[in-house]
Amino acid sequence: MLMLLEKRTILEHVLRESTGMHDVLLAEGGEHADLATTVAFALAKLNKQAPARIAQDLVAELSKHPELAGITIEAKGPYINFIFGREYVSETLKAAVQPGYGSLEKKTTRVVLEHTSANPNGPLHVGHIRNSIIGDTLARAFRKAGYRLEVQYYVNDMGRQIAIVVWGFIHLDNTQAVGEKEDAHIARIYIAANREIEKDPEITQQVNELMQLVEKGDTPTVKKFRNEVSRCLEGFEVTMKNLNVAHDRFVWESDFIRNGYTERIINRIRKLPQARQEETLALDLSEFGFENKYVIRRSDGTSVYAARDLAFHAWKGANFDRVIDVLGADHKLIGAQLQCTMKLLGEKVPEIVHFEFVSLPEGSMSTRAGKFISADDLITEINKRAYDEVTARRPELDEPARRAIARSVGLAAVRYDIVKVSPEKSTVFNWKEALDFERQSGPYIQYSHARACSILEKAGPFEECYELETPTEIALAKQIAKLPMVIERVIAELHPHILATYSRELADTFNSFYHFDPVLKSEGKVRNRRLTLVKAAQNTLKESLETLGIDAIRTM
RNA sequence: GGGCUUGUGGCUUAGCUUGGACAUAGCGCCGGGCUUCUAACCCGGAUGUCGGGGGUUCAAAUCCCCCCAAGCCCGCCA
Repeated sequence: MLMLLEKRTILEHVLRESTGMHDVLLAEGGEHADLATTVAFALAKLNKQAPARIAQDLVAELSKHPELAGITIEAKGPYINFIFGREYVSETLKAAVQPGYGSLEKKTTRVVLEHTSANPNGPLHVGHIRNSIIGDTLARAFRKAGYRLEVQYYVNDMGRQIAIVVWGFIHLDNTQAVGEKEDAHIARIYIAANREIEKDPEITQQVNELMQLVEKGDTPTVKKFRNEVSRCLEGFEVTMKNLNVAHDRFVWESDFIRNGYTERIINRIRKLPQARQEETLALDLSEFGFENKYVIRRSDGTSVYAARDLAFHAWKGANFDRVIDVLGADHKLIGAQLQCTMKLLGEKVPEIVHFEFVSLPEGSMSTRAGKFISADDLITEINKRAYDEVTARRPELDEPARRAIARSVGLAAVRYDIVKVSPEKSTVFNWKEALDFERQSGPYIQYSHARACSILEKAGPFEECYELETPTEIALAKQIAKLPMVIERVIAELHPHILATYSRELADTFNSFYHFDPVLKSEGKVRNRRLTLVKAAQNTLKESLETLGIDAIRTM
């Protein structure tokens, strides 16, 4: 299954043996080769010989090596190129036509992945869903890579924001408009309550009282908080379902007060040499480069968010082998403080994937100020566009069929538009790009897949043949061969955009093949081998799309 | 003020971990391709001081230092 990885390992081993170098500088060969090495440069320096000469000699030696049979080895100046032969291509095809291609071997490692975890004070907006889509794509990649995975949503149900919501529901007109979604309703009250607070700072005191009541466990107040948070989460779940995003478990922050975990972790922190107990309990992490003290408990004895978060992560660490959080860049400092403290406590240190902010052309988003584009609005708009597009292209289909395709196409556009950018890049939301269904979009990849499906459907039964000939055929097979390694890289680097780039390149290569090498019009063995290749490409596109959380629709 | 992240053709973007062969692609622009397997496509062309400066190296978008710009963070908020 891991053909490419296997070849690489063998090559590395042989190269080490024949050069005596530890680092044999093996890399992807780009357009020149499947793999290539620049080790001749390094040897040139040691041996005081011309690099090209060394490369030539090395190629002569390597070509005789029995383990490298079937690999074309050539020196191009100082570069040594390795081009894999027919066996590699046919093995790739055999693997790639199998269901589930790209999956790695099952592992016993239990992984917990937390993502989204937005405060329940208004609908998910285009910033939050960057978190959802990065997190959900990573989750799919982890499952594809064979890990045992649980996906969690951490519900912040005792924050100031939610106290403001509850205050609004008590003191303001709280009627829900007809057809108004729960999370949109909550945002409306939250925004209104914030306006009142600006006008009358006295209200802040009332909000503080609500927070204290919750911390004390006052039943009616706790119930009010839970009620509004639950309603907001209902709205979130609708949005996430529309994005093909799912969680296995919702974990409530306040549970970590009630079950005593927070108290327990505070008692352990108190014993750390870095603990400073004055009015507050805080950690002095300056020896690790953190300037400010890390407050764990307030002077009034109540816990802060950080304490609950530590309790939550200790619980995760006790139940899973790897703990991964997907968090916005605004959490970088507190994330690092959390990691540092977990280490001091001897607990499992969470791995954190940070993504930079999404802003609007007019500036940063704010739920409080009502300045945001909700994910629901984006989905509605994109589905409308997709439906018009499908109707224009496929007028013969009935409405439900067109609606179904439009939904999948819209979803593909949203997810791909967000996942294609590397997480550490801050972005500005752009309607034009979000609504683009052309190249470098999700629908573009879906389209390639649909074309492949169409060919296979028209072809009917055929005998599989794994021997390819033309350059476009071989180029496509070699692209197909990379999927398992791409999955592995996504997991190793926690960078889902690698899969997005790969999938687009695979679609490019398929479209090129589609253009140059006729399939159905060819005959005999050529037809069979091209159909086999189309089947492998279709399956690889399908597995890639589904790992991206995009529907691999058969027609569009 | 300090810290983290980013800066690649007009716009968006890959590559940076592990330095190496003409810097990846898309949008837009110019030109071409549907009696042919779905043109949401394909082919060709123009467009780059890889933010700026210094350094290391046979070789720097990639490593090191300085500077500039943008985003984020620096609360007994969450």
